Amino acid sequence: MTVISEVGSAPISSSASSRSSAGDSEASAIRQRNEETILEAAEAVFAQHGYRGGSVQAIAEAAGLPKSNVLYYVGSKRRLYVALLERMMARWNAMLDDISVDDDPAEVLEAFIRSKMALTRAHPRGSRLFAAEVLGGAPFLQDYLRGELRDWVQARARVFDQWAERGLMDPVDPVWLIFLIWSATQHYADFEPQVLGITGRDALGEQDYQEITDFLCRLILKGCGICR
Amino acid sequence: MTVISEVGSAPISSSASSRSSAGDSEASAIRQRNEETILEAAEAVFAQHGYRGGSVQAIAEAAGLPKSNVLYYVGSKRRLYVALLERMMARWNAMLDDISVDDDPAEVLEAFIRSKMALTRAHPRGSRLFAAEVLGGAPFLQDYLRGELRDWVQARARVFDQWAERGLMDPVDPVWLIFLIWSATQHYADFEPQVLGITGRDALGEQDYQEITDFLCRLILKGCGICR
DNA sequence: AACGCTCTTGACCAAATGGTCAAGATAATA
DNA sequence: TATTATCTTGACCATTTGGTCAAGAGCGTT
Repeated sequence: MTVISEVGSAPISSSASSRSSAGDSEASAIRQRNEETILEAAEAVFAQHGYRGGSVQAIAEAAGLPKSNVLYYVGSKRRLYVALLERMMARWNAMLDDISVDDDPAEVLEAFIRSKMALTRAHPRGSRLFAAEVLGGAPFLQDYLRGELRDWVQARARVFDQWAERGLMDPVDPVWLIFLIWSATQHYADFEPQVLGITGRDALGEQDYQEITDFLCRLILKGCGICR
Repeated sequence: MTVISEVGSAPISSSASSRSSAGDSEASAIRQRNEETILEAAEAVFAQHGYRGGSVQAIAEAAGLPKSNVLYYVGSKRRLYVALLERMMARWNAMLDDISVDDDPAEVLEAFIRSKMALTRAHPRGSRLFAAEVLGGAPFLQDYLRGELRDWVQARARVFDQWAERGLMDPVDPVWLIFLIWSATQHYADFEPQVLGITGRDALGEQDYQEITDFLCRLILKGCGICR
């Protein structure tokens, strides 16, 4: 199940490396610890500067390790980046549960908004990494977007359409609705400096996220004619 | 009216350069032409790779000029980047017209959504440039976000609140509402690869944007209890 | 034609880039 | 304790980075 591939190049398998483990369940404790540190540091750097703009040196410094040591563990900058994308897409996939026509639209949509918001909140740097990747033309995520994710959206869209037919919600285009939810939630990670600058705060707290999530649920459900 | 400044560094004035003109109305025709070419090329490159990730060499190639020639015109990578941000913020500011409590909420909000969408559509690379800048921590736009833009939002927020008091709309937090509109529209530039991948198209056309804009207007107005 | 200005561009620079390698340190196993 | 596998790291490499410079080409004015 390799999620990531690249446009003009062969796919990169997450296993089967000469030295790297990258997912192997059995790895020395020290390797596990260092890989974890490196992944966290790299996520921060790539999220801020993108793939091209992020340097191995910067990652190494953030991780508190010599550059050679970082490369010893991850093999290459590219592989590190891909591993991060895989990790983020795994989190994303873990959030996407199935729905059926017989489910309650209000419940489903609200759960959808809340879980997407929770994901954004739990992994803001991962969200930004994803944003940077897509912003740069999604060179590594093309196949995922056009395949797995597309199928997921279309399955969801069919259910929404059926709900509309049954008069359970307004006949809105489900795809635009899904994009609306994605963008509105994603915003609080990707545009955090803007949000903080305008609200004058230096961080958003638990109650802010509660308030925002409630606001989004209320407005969107009402906006597409779903009463709860 | 210098919009741009940088966190740990002195502000960069857009005028008063040794050779660059950057806004001077009188500039040789050839200079004007080349600067235009360079700006367009640079916008594409920076939008895709961010400030750090975008190289002068790549910009030069995109512009079809030798690197030295690019630097002759723009002085430095940093100055080029700042000029692009200034240009985009000028476009943004040109869109932000004033509103009053006596205006019609439906009209104002719909015009707001439509003009923001039009801006995104007219300048997708500029939108992406802005997104990349904010994603990277907004090092050059901090002051703008915390100053001018914050004031603009808060002025708008007061009017929204008054509308709510008069029962013209639901009592929603105006700031979250504004963020919702910004994010939902911005999405179609910043996440274009995702949008195209999922819809299976290779470009969005006039009617797509019409449809999306109508959808957003309908849902958001209804969602915050504004009837038209 | 001669002057001065703008423009063009290859050569060049120090610094940073991603990545390799070998030699030594440490840990795990016998 | 001896041996093997993992880990650590500075030295090093070719390439790319942003930027300078000087020498010349083009061009408008007198």
